[in-house]
Amino acid sequence: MKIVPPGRGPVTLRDVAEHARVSIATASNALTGARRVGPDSVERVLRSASELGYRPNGVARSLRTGLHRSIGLVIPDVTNPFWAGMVSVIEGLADESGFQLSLVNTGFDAGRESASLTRLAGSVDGVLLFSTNPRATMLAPALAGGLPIVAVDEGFELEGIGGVHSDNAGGGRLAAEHLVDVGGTFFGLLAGPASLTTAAQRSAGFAAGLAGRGVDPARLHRVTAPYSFEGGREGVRRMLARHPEVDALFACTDNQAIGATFEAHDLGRVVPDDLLVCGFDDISWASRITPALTTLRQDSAGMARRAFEQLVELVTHGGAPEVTVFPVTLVERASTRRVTSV
Amino acid sequence: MKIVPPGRGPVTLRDVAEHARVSIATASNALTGARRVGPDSVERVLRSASELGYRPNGVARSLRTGLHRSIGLVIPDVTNPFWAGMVSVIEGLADESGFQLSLVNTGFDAGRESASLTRLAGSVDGVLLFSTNPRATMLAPALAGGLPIVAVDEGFELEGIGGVHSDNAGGGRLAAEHLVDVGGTFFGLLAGPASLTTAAQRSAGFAAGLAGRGVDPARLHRVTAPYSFEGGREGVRRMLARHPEVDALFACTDNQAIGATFEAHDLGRVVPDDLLVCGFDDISWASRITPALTTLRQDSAGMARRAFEQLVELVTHGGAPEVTVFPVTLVERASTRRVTSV
DNA sequence: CGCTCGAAATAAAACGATTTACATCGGGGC
DNA sequence: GCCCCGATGTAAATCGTTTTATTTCGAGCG
Repeated sequence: MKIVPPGRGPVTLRDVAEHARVSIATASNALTGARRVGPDSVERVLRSASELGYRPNGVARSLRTGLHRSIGLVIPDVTNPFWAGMVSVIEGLADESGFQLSLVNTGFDAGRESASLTRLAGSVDGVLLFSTNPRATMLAPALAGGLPIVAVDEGFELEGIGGVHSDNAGGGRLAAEHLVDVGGTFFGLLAGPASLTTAAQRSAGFAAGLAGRGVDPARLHRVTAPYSFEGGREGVRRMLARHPEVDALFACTDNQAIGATFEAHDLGRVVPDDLLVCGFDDISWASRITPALTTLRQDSAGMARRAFEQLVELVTHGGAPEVTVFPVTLVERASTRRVTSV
Repeated sequence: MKIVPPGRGPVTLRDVAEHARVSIATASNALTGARRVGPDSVERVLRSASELGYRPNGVARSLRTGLHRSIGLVIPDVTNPFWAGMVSVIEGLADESGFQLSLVNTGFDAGRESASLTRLAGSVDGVLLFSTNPRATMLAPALAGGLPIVAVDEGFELEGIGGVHSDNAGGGRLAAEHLVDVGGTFFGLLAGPASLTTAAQRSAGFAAGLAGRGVDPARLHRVTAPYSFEGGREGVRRMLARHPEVDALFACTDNQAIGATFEAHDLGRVVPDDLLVCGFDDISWASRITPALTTLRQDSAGMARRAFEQLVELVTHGGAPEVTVFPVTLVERASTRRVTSV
């Protein structure tokens, strides 16, 4: 089996056809199976193709068919383990289905987000959008003109856009109830940026959960911080400076919660004895730090899979956009387990 | 400014040309600047283009020119923060230069690695390869036939391949000298998989460093483990079970080192008092855990930038492959700071 | 005035596949 | 014997751009 044929330059379909002594059309049909072809011809074509080491030129195929077998992945930050995990899952699925993945890292920049959408429009069949700026993105679909988009987490305000997200409000409620149940009395909420729907929903759910347990709203203090480790550190510092009485903290993100835990430790607070901490996401580091972090687990793998399947469906068969909501589950760990149980 | 012209369907160069009352060739030249065009024509073409909302069809352009303005990124595991960081940097550079990024996550699978190379060959201008299976990949370049490849970290055994990597041996040596200097007496080496050059070089450098400080080779014990958190946990468990006298550990990766630190803690060993730990990479978590991890910092951003520039150079101007070696620096933290200094 | 030369514009040929429309051929059905 | 039909094959159009070769036209020069 020769890997590279003697003649240089890429082997084209024409070469295969000539070598098999059939027309280009027949060669194409034999290879793709688009039309019936005589068994002897198909045999000859197949052997010629493998003998010459033919690889179909995807660009030419795309130009003719209008399909790219490629999808775009627009994400705020690959460095964040929660998103990185989803990227990994999606990449695996894409590879299985023969799709290539075009990655765009927006760095939470609204401009890059919508710019990338219009750029991707020309080279991918569809986009998985992890938006962080739903409002700014609003005009992009118009520009993208019919580009299939499936949203993850954010962006459902856009007219007729489907996708997947977690039951953020429900998660916030669970967090509140849990923190009350394990003895929290003054509550701190480390909310994400106001523009993010996930943050807004988790925060609202948290407040609602406290209210449901009969907690005086005056006992809830809120601070806004970025979805990052450093955001958590800095946020909890502000929180405790202003409201030192807070003894139970809910952060909208594990990254924030972990940062908050470390900062609390540096400030001389013992978690969970002086401060109960609950996060959201269940990234792998949540169970590694000490004390291990209580958090709300999102089914990130399931969401990634569903989003991918939804996009493929949209690309191949079209159809109406639909929204799938995934439940979240409370994972109790040491960060909300008071000494009584030690 | 109308975003979408009345007639549906994508606006093509032909439409622009007709609207500007020039030929298609002139329109193309006016837009790309490939040939001189009269000032009045260029004016009309430009205005028509923007008026109609013309977006050049990249696929057609690629077919004609043979360029894709896209590069492939083949990486073992996006979930690993060290690589994720480099992905982030590279994505930023690619975006600046107008390149798209095709991401492939091999999951350390040799088959996927070489398969992805041949698949990418048709749709990208070049590949940044973070190989984990240099030997298995060896045939891929032949298949890929002239696909420009820049290697990162691994893969320099391949004939005539350029790229960037850290001074792994030097880093290993620094680690050894440091561990001796802070009082280590029996040494454990958490090596990576034997097939990885990085692991082999760091390990060899470490052994050489010990020898250079006059340490009896019998005092060095070696264990092989995957480049992951769990690999570190499991590796150090084996290590300490067999050689409980080990009081200084060098892990080839921060991930391993952090896993080892946690496992050591669970086994009742206090870091650094009972066990000195030194890692390699300086991922952001290294400075977050307690005790903060002493490690060898790789200039991952610099390497990413250099690799990208090298690839772009190779793609646009060709040239001979060259290898750039980046120095590593020792970052001393608590995990190798004995109580004396507390 | 004829002839060349250069600038500007254009018609047409790529690029490599898919797909449409048409040719060819043997075999039934009547 | 005639006609139609299904099964194969093939020539050619097509996708949207870049690029090459050709045309046009007026200016400059002998």
